[in-house]
Amino acid sequence: MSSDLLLHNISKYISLSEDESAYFKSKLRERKLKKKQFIIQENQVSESVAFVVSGCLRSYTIDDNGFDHILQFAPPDWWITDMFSFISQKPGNIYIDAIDDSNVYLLSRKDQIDIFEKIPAFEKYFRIITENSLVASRKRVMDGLSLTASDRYHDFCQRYPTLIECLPQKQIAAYIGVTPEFLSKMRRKVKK
Amino acid sequence: MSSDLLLHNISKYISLSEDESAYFKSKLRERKLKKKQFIIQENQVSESVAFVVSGCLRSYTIDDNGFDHILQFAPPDWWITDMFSFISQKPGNIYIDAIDDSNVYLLSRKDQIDIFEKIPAFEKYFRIITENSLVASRKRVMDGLSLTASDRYHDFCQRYPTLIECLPQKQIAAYIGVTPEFLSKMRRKVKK
DNA sequence: AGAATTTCTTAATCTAGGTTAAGGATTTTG
DNA sequence: CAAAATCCTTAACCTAGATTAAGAAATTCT
Repeated sequence: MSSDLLLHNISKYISLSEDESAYFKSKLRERKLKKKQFIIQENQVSESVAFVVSGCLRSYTIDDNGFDHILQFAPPDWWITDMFSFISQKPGNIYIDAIDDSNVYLLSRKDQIDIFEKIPAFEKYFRIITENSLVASRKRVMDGLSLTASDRYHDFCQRYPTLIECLPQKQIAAYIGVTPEFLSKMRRKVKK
Repeated sequence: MSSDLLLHNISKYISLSEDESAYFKSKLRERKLKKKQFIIQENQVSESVAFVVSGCLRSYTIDDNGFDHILQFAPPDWWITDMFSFISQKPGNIYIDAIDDSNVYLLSRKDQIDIFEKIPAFEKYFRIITENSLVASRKRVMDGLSLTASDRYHDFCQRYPTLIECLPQKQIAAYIGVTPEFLSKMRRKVKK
């Protein structure tokens, strides 16, 4: 497993010297995940943020009635963590697990902050990544307020054509905010 | 009007020399807003981000049926902008206006980036502000997926006790995602 | 202060989407 | 490969919250 994908991602926003990128790499921990394996569970502290190299992860909560609600899918080239827990280093309420066998790099909050101090360009990199995530998250809030379930489903299909193919419908339902039964009903209507 | 509130906010996260803070202040533009005055409208580019010193602003969209959906309230000590448009400098789809007579400082994206280069500590300040906004936005996504309207209303009352007092109910309804009629019904039930 | 506008409430009716239940299709596991 | 588990679909029925309409209360404007 190589860190090419991650370094390429970083190079879109900042440029690093050989030394800097070696130092950064020295802080990463490689981890292989089997399908359904967790990297974080409720009430744990998210020590690290994960960069997905292959496979796919998801973050979600489980409500009082036992239903999943999916906050994020992370296909390759994405970062994922329980942001609340990661930045506060307090216990969170989110689960993160692998949807398929996956490879990730983990970076601890402690090391991240250390890198911010040693290599200020990383402050910029993560500032930009976080800005982009905020835009995506706010769009999702607006979509939840202003779109019907059917609009949200079609929007999802357009934005994430790759995910549509590899995700069970259950999980798409848990992301757009409907029951699997209702998603099934919506899909039947489209066909006609 | 003084920039004390803003400098105090900044000092919670980073420390600045006299020169640095003078330079930063030189880039701010003061602006007084009358109630209902816009700083951004749909299809415009959000050149600036606004820091609220007094009063209160809101960001929202208007859907095809003419209904408002409120994304954010910004009481004093908060930043507000159309994040998508601000970071991409492309036209956005959000309105931002003053709920009460307000005073704000405006910082253009161009000047912000200039400051990031001259004073790297600001990269850290905005990275932290953006991280916190992302946590809040993701919590709101989860609440939309897993809570009932009534739970979202009570949550809002607890989190923003100050806003409850000065906002018309219409606007609280447009934030939590229900009609004003249904909010009225929920409030009646609570009394009994 | 009085007219005009906006906001809030109530109540009847409606609907998008949930719930329950059951059978069939797929996938996973031993 | 068969058994078990998970996933998907369908259909009948149910409910949280929307819609419509109309009057009362509060604000804003002249």
